[in-house]
Amino acid sequence: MAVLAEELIAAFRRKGMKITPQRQLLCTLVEKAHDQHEHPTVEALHLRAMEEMPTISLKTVYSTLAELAELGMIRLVALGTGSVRVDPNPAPHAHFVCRSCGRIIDHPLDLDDDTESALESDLGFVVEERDVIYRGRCAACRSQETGEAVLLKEGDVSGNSQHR
Amino acid sequence: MAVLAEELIAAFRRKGMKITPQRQLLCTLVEKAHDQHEHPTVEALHLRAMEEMPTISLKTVYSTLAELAELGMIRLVALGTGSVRVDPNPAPHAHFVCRSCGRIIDHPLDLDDDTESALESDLGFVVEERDVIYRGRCAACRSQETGEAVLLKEGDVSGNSQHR
DNA sequence: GACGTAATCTACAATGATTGTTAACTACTA
DNA sequence: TAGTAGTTAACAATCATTGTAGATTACGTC
Repeated sequence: MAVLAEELIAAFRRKGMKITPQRQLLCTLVEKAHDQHEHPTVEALHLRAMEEMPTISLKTVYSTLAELAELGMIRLVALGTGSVRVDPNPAPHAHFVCRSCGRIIDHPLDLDDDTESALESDLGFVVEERDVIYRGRCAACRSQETGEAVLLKEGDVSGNSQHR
Repeated sequence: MAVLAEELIAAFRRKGMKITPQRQLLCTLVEKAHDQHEHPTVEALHLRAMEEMPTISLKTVYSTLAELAELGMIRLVALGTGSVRVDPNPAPHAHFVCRSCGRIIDHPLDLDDDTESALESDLGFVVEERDVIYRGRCAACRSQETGEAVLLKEGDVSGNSQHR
């Protein structure tokens, strides 16, 4: 079996949690998502899981992913797409989200450390986690932009984006 | 009437939208939130609005705030606190969110422009909006170490009780 | 200043994502 | 192999938010 899935299962075992067939299956699905650089929704993973195990419930998928997130093996990120996304890569990174097609791309995180230092020294805040999300349009969607704009009512889009 | 509220109303008028008593009221409430550096939930603003206009519906508040956001006068930000927050300041800035008490603090945004340049040149993405959220613990909550919510000013629900 | 129309209003229902509950089941240890 | 803690699936409930429809209202036009 593959490497990442084994690590996830080992994390369960390390915490004394039981290695159920559902957890094993989800660990392999998380690994596949990782390999494909995907950020599937919980619902999407549930559908994939049901291909192998038709009776697995959505609730179990939610629970298991929440457990993996608590173990620090994945991240559950809210990217404004309506539902939480499973991010199989727990290392810090930024996300670009295309407003048109919903595509999500990881990107290295280049936050200025001064910001966090200032938060800690000036305000006493301890930063434990960062979410950096860029929203915009990917190349494919921008090339179709003119065609789509015709379909949109005037003023619908022009007013709600923040230009710089 | 105060300055910011007038600007918000002017923005409605500029778009040919009608100046209803509900919109006027909400504009003044947004101004107050701005003056207090608050990030109230829609629900919280609805409660405040009902103090002046008991029959105003939550739906109207949602709609009006969505309109103000489309006009670029406010931002509706999802900070992972369970519901959308009204950010009366549309200029780019980062948010610090305390995991314990839910307090939200604005902070200047120090993103490295190289990241966005790389996104645009390497991948063809055009960044239109950024969300930068720091999660952690504020000084008050860290000193308590109980993990429970602390009292917030004004006794409303704009900042607390949004645990997951 | 009144009118007509488009826009908005409220009340209510519906949605969609997520979480809680409970009884049945299962993996693991002894 | 049995006991038991922990997990599962079905179902209900919750929460924030959005959709619908008929009643009401603001505002440009006359």
